Amino acid sequence: MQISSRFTIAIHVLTAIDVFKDEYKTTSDLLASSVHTNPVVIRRIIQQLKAADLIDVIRGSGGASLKKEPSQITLLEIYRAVDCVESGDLFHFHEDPNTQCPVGRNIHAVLDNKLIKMQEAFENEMKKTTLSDILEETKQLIKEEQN
Amino acid sequence: MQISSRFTIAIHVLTAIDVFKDEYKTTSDLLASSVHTNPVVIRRIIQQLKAADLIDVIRGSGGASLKKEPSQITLLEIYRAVDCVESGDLFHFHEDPNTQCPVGRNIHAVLDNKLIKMQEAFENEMKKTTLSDILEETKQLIKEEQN
DNA sequence: TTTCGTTGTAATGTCAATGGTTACATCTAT
DNA sequence: ATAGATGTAACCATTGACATTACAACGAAA
Repeated sequence: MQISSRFTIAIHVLTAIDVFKDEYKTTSDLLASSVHTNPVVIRRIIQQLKAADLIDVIRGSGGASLKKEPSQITLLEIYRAVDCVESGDLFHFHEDPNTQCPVGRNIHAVLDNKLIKMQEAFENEMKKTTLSDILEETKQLIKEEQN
Repeated sequence: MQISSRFTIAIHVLTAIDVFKDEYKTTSDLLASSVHTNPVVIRRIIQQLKAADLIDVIRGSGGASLKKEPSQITLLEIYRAVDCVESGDLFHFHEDPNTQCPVGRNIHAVLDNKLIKMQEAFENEMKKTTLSDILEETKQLIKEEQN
């Protein structure tokens, strides 16, 4: 299984919101066209980003804008916002191993620590990159295109 | 989405194979009972572990055994063996962003490096734990139960 | 105050993966 | 031969992802 594309779409959307902020009204239609998907898919994701307090969305007249400094938005926050992993647990532990069995009744205790560590390593790496890193590089590439 | 329980089941199975090696013939029935699932589910997983050269499975008379030293089997190898993530990519990138859009045509290049790093952080952490770590701790817990 | 463009959200559909189950051919040791 | 295994195909139910249609609610501007 892979981590849902909601995550990369959310990053794309936040990037586009910032890059286009002075040029266009960043509606779900515009964003959907950039991502190349359906506007409703975008609206669902911007609702999640709004619930996580990362953006404002203007009902009625339309458009979205960042609510925090890009340097204060880590990829981990975005990942958590779009809820790619149920209950926050990256690993799916098989339910109720046999407690009659010495291995069955102890494996959970042994594995839990390790699984948590792996998940933390992953999430810590996500903390290291912020939206402003993405924005800088993206804007740079766009600038280079113009030569 | 969560990483398939095949992963934790595989660890459980390998642990049980070693713990019970002198006591029982570790058939798919026995292992299924320890994991508390269907024997066919176990057989599918032991086939994957066999294909990855981690175990031998004896056709006919039955039973499985480790093919490598537990200290030489990392959780990463087990994870790869059971193929929880298609094509090895942990993240699902939304296909074909709009190339008419400056963000759409550049976001992939910007994100790819970051995603790879996050995946590597995760996989490196998996390399740090071996089956022998799991075995030691499990055997210790079993021993403690007997007091 | 009506109209228009937009958001918010429910309902529905398709697809793929997971995990469970039955069934059975095949193998091997006794 | 037979008994106990494995290897594997077939099928099913459930779930989540993503796409899509439809429409109510909203807000600004004509």
